[in-house]
Amino acid sequence: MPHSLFLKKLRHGAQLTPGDEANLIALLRNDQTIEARTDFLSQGDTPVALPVIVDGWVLRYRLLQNGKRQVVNVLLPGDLSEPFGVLPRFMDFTLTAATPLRFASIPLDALNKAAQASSRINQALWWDLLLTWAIERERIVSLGRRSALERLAHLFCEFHFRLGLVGLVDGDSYDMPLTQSELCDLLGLSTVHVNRTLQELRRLKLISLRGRSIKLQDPEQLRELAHYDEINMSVGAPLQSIT
Amino acid sequence: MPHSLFLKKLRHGAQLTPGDEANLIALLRNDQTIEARTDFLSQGDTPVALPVIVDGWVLRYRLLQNGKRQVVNVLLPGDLSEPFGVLPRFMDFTLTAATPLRFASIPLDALNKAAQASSRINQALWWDLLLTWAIERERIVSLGRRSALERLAHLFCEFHFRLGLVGLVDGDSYDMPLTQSELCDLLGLSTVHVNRTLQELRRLKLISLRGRSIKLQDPEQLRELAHYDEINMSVGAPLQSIT
DNA sequence: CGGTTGCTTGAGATCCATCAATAGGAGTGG
DNA sequence: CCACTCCTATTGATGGATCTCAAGCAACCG
Repeated sequence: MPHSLFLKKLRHGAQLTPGDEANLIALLRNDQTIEARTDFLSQGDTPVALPVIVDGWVLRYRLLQNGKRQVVNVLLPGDLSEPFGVLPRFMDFTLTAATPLRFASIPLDALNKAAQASSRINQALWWDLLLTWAIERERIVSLGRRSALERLAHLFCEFHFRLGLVGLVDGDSYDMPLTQSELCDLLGLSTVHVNRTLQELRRLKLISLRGRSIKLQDPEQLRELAHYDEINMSVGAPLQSIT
Repeated sequence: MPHSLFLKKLRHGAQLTPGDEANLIALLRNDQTIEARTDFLSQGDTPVALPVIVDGWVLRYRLLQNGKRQVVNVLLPGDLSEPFGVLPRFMDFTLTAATPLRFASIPLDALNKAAQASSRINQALWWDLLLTWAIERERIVSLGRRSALERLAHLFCEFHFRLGLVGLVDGDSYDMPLTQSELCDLLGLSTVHVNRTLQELRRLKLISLRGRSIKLQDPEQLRELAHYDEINMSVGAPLQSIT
């Protein structure tokens, strides 16, 4: 089941029937593979097929004229890269593979038709959209009002939650392939400061991070430090009850 | 035409017929009026009717446990407060009136049906959603990688563009009712620094700001300073051409 | 008038950026 | 297996952007 993560994620948003799931899978075009550190959708493009991440991590970033880079978003396995809907998404940011990447694609119009045909698919896709949006709003809060230590703590909580949705968390450990330089473009900090702040998190015994593997040693305290509010990320019960 | 601004904005996203516009207007519930500095949708609420701003400015904010506040979004006259769709939006932020406010409401399910019935309405609402989202992503870039001076410049360019969509810009002047304290919660800065940065913008003869009225004295240079990219905000031509 | 709110200014502290250099790993080729 | 080269992580030192604390001023308002 190569695309099970995509479905696994969407199941959190609606009660998909086996038929719904089969219909969704039928829409997926063949996997493509690209190397790490390659852009695959650039600013100015207008994709009519939406990538679905199968394996690997993706960054959505903007390069400013002064050479600075800001990452607005991370796409994890199972994620749909762009919102569904009637409009092709005009790319104002670039998508780049942070790791070796495998992804499938869904034609936008076909996905939209599937949503019209099944209210459950429709709901699941809207749930996905709202969740993605909520995560980005949380990033605004982080960048505006959280310290470097809090930002890093919050980011690791976010990854923990999101990877948990698709079963990629083992205990409180998960694979975190981003380099410190990528973390800094995500958090609006410098590499030097990210490095020192990571050491501080380790010193506080909140995380252990060796190579690509991170473990949240004390998730509860980490969330408290980050002012992390799980319910905001989960979109939660109020939505689950609607059919 | 009390709700003309809402329609005026949506017309940028699709070629609405007179019938479409009449249908949209028919959905609007009576106007409500509330005083400045009052919250009207709070974190945890699940609104089933979506406010449409008729007159006044609204801030979407989150209060952190350490007392700090971050505004993620400003709603201007003509704006729809929440995305349409099948799911009631679970509020993870609070909406507050920055000024005396007049707004109408649209029941979510009725709006969703109207979108299903008219592909033009559907397109216009999706356009509105993508535009709103693009603006918030731009805020991430500002908070992460722009200096205080650039952030303020960019914000004034954003207001200029958005108010221009609904005809509320006169020459390069518009009404800007936010206090410096509200600007600081929007830009992730302190009031003291916002104050000094505003003075710097005035000293550079880029803006003049007296009371609530701001004038962009040199919009071109202001956009350059802000690394402002108009096409990103307008969502632009590629979308206009789809029918 | 006194009280509130918003704007302005000064001085000192702090967080974080920048510059610069070193060290460690992973891959590559000889 | 070594020399070489990237790239990433790390460390030190310095400077700067922005925050915080504190006070004064201006406008508005009952």
